[in-house]
Amino acid sequence: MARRSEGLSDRHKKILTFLTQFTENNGYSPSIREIGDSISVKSTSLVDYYLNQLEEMKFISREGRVSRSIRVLKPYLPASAKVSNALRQVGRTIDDLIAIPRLGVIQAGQPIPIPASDLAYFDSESGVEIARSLLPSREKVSDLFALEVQGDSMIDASINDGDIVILRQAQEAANGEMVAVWLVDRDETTLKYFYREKDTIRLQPANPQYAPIMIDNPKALRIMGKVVMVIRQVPTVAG
Amino acid sequence: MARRSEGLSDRHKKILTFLTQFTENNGYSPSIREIGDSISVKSTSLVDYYLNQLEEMKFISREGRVSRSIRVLKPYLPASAKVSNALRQVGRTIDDLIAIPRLGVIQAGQPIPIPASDLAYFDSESGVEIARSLLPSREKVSDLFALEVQGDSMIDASINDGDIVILRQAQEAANGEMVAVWLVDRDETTLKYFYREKDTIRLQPANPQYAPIMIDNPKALRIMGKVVMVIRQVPTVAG
DNA sequence: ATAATACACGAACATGTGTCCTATGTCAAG
DNA sequence: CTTGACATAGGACACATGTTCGTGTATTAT
Repeated sequence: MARRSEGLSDRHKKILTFLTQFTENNGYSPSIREIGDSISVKSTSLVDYYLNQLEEMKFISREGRVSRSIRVLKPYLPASAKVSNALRQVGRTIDDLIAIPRLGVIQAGQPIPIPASDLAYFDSESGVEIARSLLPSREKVSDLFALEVQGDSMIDASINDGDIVILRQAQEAANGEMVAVWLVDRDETTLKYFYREKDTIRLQPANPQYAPIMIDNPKALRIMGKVVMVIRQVPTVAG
Repeated sequence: MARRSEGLSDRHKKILTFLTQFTENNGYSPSIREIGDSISVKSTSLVDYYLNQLEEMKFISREGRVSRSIRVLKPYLPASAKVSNALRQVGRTIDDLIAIPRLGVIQAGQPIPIPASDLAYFDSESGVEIARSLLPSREKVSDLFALEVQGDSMIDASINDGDIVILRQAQEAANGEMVAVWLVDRDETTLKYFYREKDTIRLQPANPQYAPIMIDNPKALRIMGKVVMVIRQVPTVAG
């Protein structure tokens, strides 16, 4: 079985499918051995081997030494399941429009300051409205807010200048998640990928032209929220 | 501490709050000992004791002997979060909701067929709803429809697999616009940049890995619509 | 052909983790 | 005061679970 350096092998897909479904069905992730069973592999090390690859490819993330801590970042389902999934998503009760407070502009490149006090105040006129049916059902509406992106530091994550990002308030984040963070010393807010390393926190832009920001002191940084949705208006020529 | 036969004690609430937040932040549930730490209790048995009560009261459920298998059935959050939740709920204006028919899936990579008849039929239940405030005011609502993107041929245009694109019906397009086109011979629909050249029409993917499609006969191609908006849900770990 | 790499197995290991037993303290009711 | 239900602590125990190492075998590159 030759394997490619790029793309998912058959095993990768099987594991990812199993992870997606198991997690969805049980609310917690399977253990290494349960994953092994699902693909008829006795060796736990082999499963670990594939899991590391999937993590490297950003399909999952896990917390070292913590059992059942696998998170599926990019759900993978067989085509059949995908369709029914989409249908379920769409078919969900469309009854509810959600106003998400739009707090202002966030710089994805060079960070710019956003007064923290803004978070406290909510002006309904400057809100972004979206249908609840568009959001994952688990999202608690109260914790959502919107920002307009300025800068191009996240283009590799398909987030462009001018896009509107919907975020969920959060104080913590898992590795690899896209977050808006407030840099206390600089009094600036910026949009980056979040990575916690040994003693430091790395804020990684998705554009190789930008260098990551390293934070030694955890107090110097406050996570404002995680990105849950991106909305972009595409300009067209016609009126 | 006083005992209760009914209702949640202070400890119950603390545990439930911790469970709710931990699960949301991490995507997996805490261990018995982590729960103990959160309420400054050293004894695992005591945590187990409370967990059993919470399970009996249907606030959580767990899988026997499976680590980190606690599921929060009734999320419990501190009063502060609850209040702001209620406020937002009240403050939102539900006046202008637009239902956009969602016709199906469009392949941005290898095109797949979408029966043309689908375009005729409009099932309001399978729609995507968007607040009018998000759309350019000139858009005529009746001309809009939505598709889910499959494939990665448009990644350089920041459109990814799984994104939802909102299109406006159109029969023509200007050079450089992103359009959904129906390839008559193949009976396939696909998402591409549109370029009219001397005698041919070039359908250009935004991913250099894909080759453009050249169309000699203008009749072999029908423009279905132009992309006016892109919506993407970003997966996060939290459940 | 040979080396390097990717894939695979199994077992050993440390420790994470749920379960359960015993003991002690507290307080209201009998 | 005694009793008993509840609350709390500590810890032993079994086993679930992630990690790592040694070994072997294909496949690919040189």
